[in-house]
Amino acid sequence: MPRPVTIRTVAERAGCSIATVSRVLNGSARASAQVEARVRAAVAELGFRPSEIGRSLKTLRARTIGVVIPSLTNPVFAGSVAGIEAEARGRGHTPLLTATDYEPEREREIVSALVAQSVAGLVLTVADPDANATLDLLDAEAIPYVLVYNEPTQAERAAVTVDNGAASRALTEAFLAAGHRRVLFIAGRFSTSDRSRLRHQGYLAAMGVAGLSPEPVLELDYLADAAAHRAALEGLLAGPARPTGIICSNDLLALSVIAALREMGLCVPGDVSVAGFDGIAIGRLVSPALATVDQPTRRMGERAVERLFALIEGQGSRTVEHLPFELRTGGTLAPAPSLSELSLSEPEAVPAPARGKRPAQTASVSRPSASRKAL
Amino acid sequence: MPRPVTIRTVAERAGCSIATVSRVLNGSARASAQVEARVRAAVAELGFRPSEIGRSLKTLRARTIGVVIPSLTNPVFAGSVAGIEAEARGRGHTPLLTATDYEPEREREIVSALVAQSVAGLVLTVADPDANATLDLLDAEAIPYVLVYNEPTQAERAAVTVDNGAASRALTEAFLAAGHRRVLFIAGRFSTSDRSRLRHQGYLAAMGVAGLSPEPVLELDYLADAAAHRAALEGLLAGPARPTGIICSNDLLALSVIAALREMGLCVPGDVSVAGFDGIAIGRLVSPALATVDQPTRRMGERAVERLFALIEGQGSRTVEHLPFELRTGGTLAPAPSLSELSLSEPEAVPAPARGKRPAQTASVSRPSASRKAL
DNA sequence: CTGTTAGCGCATTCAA
DNA sequence: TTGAATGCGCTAACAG
Repeated sequence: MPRPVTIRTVAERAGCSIATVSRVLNGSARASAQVEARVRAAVAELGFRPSEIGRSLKTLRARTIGVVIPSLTNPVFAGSVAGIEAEARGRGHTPLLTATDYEPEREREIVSALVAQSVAGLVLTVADPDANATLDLLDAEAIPYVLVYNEPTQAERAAVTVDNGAASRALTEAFLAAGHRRVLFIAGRFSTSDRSRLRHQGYLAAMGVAGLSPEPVLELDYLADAAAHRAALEGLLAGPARPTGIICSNDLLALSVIAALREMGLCVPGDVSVAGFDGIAIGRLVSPALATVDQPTRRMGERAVERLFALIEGQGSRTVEHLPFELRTGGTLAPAPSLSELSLSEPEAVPAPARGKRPAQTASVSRPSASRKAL
Repeated sequence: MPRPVTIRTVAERAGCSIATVSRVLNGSARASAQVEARVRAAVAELGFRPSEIGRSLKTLRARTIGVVIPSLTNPVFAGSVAGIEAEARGRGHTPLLTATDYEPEREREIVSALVAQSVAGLVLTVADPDANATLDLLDAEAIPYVLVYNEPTQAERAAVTVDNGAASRALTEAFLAAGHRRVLFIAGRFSTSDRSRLRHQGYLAAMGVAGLSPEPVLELDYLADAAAHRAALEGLLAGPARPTGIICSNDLLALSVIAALREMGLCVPGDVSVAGFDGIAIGRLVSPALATVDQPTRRMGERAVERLFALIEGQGSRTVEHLPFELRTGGTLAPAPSLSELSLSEPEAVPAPARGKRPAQTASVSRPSASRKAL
């Protein structure tokens, strides 16, 4: 077991003091070319890497940033984490990542643990960005942080997100433009997702403007399995006045709802159009492609870290920053059944109820999806 | 800006020495009930959390463990990370997570950075677990680590995985049992995935035992888009002797291949059966459900941390541990076209080529998938 | 049972 | 330009 290599080992080898080694490595002051060369040689020979612990103890701040997200299982968060990590490492900081599993009490625990690690700052997605004891704690301790995905409306907090209300309105309007009148909104748990609440509000607003009465919201846990979702949906989709469109507050929920609908013998989008929210990559791989609101997740993560470092340097602002979203329609969002029978140029072989299918032909609002043959 | 609360602040408030505070907090020795109560009161009032940095400097080891995976975008890794995190936190350790994006040189960089953080140990998934300079470095520095997903065959290294060869053989045999004779294997890059190599070998073995000649392997990057996959597939699926079955070395690749096949006008599984590998949750949400090999990802992560702590305590073994996998057939893995026309009880309305469709009816080898209606 | 003290690895201040 | 010395917060060895 070799004796560990410290700055002292390097100093001995280079024949100078530890102060000189430190200066050379940090560039905090110049050393003579002679000495500098000897130090660098010694560092290389010994494979020396300064201990972050020692450095941190001196600085009283570690070169790490805490990253707190609800879950890694939802790829939407993986997207922002990738951006966060790249940006943090680019600045010589190591991300400390943790998932809360949507449990608010874990939020507190975890943040507390990260504070004990003396992180330089945090990037987090929390259950409630307005009334939140954990964030109040960070404010009290003057530890900088930036929210991602969250969109605080009351409290003054730094955040990077998309305009969830506007995006949801736009998505709802796409349903209405496709002839849908009975549009159901299925939301993830409001208590653990402000996005879910805001997106529902956007839906309500769009329905109101169109003079339509919104359906009662259905709150579901997106992590539950399709069977649970099917049970919840069965009553709502029975009658003749059933919805022809369903907007889900996130993509994973939408995929699960689509699976449930198909198990119930309904065709998507033939009988019911469905859209999600988030723009996860897998949505593009299913057929037909999942209609959704695409968020620049990686960029959001990068931007959050940029702003975090601004805050650390005392220059940032505690405002909500909206990045542009993009509507991805077509695919699982098709014209409403009654309309489509009139307007579609391609004749339908199968009439309507169970087995109908139809290629995605809706005009795409922004990026036109490649026309693809149905299954 | 309040003066930071250190162990000294607590000691003053409690009217004792800092050593006593330390003892009370760590339970390393008993204090009188009197003093202990005063200390705890002071800690609570001041909201004191001992600095991990100070503790680490003393111990020369941080209570953190490094976690290195290829990518967070593939949910299969998210699964193990969830298990790793839960188990690590349960032992008072914070995970430091990092993705290498499948770049071997980043592996080295990142591990080096984690070593500088004085992590207690590492859990990692690398490109090549046999010839790997990064792992040699860890061995040299006597830093304990456990591999996940990787399955080293030459080097003696601690690993938690499934038996990739056996699983792939079993999956291939399921294709053969369903009447497929021309089965294509599409692999992720061999250079960055030993799983991909081992799974391909399992396929070769099963084909050999059955006396069938394997198709030339097609190596694809699962992160590329469906268009690229389509271009690569087009030639192979043109002729009349085209494969009726495709095994992909991971689920994400399989989903992308399925999307490409459908764009080419082929029906899955009507014309071509497809299976993946990994068992990601989304595979169950698409319809028909993705046939795959289910790995206990979360458990693999947990187990890796258990073994890591055994190593840290000097008790672990550097062996490969196989956890049980589970075949999930049916769904996108159906009887081969020629056979099915004879054996399927349900009459087929559409003959064969483009628009054929067929409910999943294959007997499930292990867990029977719920019978679901086709689109 | 409790207090005093040394020292972990490093950056930094003060002298030289 | 360089070196000696200090101290960051904490644990542990030792003394009482």
